[in-house]
Amino acid sequence: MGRAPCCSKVGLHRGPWTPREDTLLTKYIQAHGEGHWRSLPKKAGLLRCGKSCRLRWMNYLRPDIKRGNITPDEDDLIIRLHALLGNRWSLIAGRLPGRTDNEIKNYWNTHLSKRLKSQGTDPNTHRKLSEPVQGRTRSRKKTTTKHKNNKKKHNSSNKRAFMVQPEKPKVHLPKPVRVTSLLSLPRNESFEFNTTSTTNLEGGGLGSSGTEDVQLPSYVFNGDDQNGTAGFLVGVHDHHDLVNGSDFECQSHVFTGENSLEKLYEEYLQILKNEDDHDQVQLDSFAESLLI
DNA sequence: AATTATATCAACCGCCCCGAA
DNA sequence: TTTCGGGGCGGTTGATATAAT
Repeated sequence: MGRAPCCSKVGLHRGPWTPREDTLLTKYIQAHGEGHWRSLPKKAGLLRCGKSCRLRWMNYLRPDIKRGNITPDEDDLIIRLHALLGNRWSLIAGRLPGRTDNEIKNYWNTHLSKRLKSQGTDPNTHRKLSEPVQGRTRSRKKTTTKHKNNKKKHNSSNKRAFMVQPEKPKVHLPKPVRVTSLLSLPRNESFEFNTTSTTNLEGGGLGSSGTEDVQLPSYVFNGDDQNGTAGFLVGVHDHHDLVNGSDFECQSHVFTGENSLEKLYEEYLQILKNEDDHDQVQLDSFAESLLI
């Protein structure tokens, strides 16, 4: 059965957006804000589907989109987050300010996945390809057919399968956290939640996107689980936006300054290492903490 | 220079979640 | 409680760019 399409696509433009359409959409959203995507095209004078408008805005026109190549730091973070979260691109994107889920997804599929394979690592399981895979069900079965009619049903049945594992309670994914609402905040203010605990990637000289100062949030670990290695890992801004704002107690360690990413990675490594020893328990608790 | 193969990524699709009626 | 619709997600496509022959 399925839902009716979001709009009758009759008479609507499709394909690449023209500069004029971009301008119309941008001006409308600047004046009226995001949302009401279905009615937006008509009001904005666009012959586009509402979903198309939303996608264009989210993935291309938003003022906080970070242009330029993915830096090695981001690169590494994506890999590690993918190991924890699987193909939940919006969640991963929520940890990479200025990056979109679509961009990360594309980057994964075109670069990282191949790189991992070339390094002898299964990009789905993040284990060595020679290792038997057991107990990890998050990776989905890849479709091999290119027939559209088949693939969609096939995919959709798999799509949620890894999210609802039989032996585990159902996890409802949170909406991804956009770092800020960009209409209300100028770009430079987007990540000023804690200027002393951010890492300036440019400072690392890692071939970033050029002129933009990109600051990643530092991360806060809650080391109060059994052996103090895993626990929570959330972006600082998430205390306001993701973790219900107020009653989130966790700052047992706050990494600040230039080494925060390195420390973060070390913790990740530790977590991944422990995964082998502790049958995924800590990893899952960590991953689920991101989903709260 | 022309052709073919491969890589990239913006855009689309269909499904699901969740809040409102 | 059920239905409906908006919004969001992940998978995939296809046009374009680039590299290789």
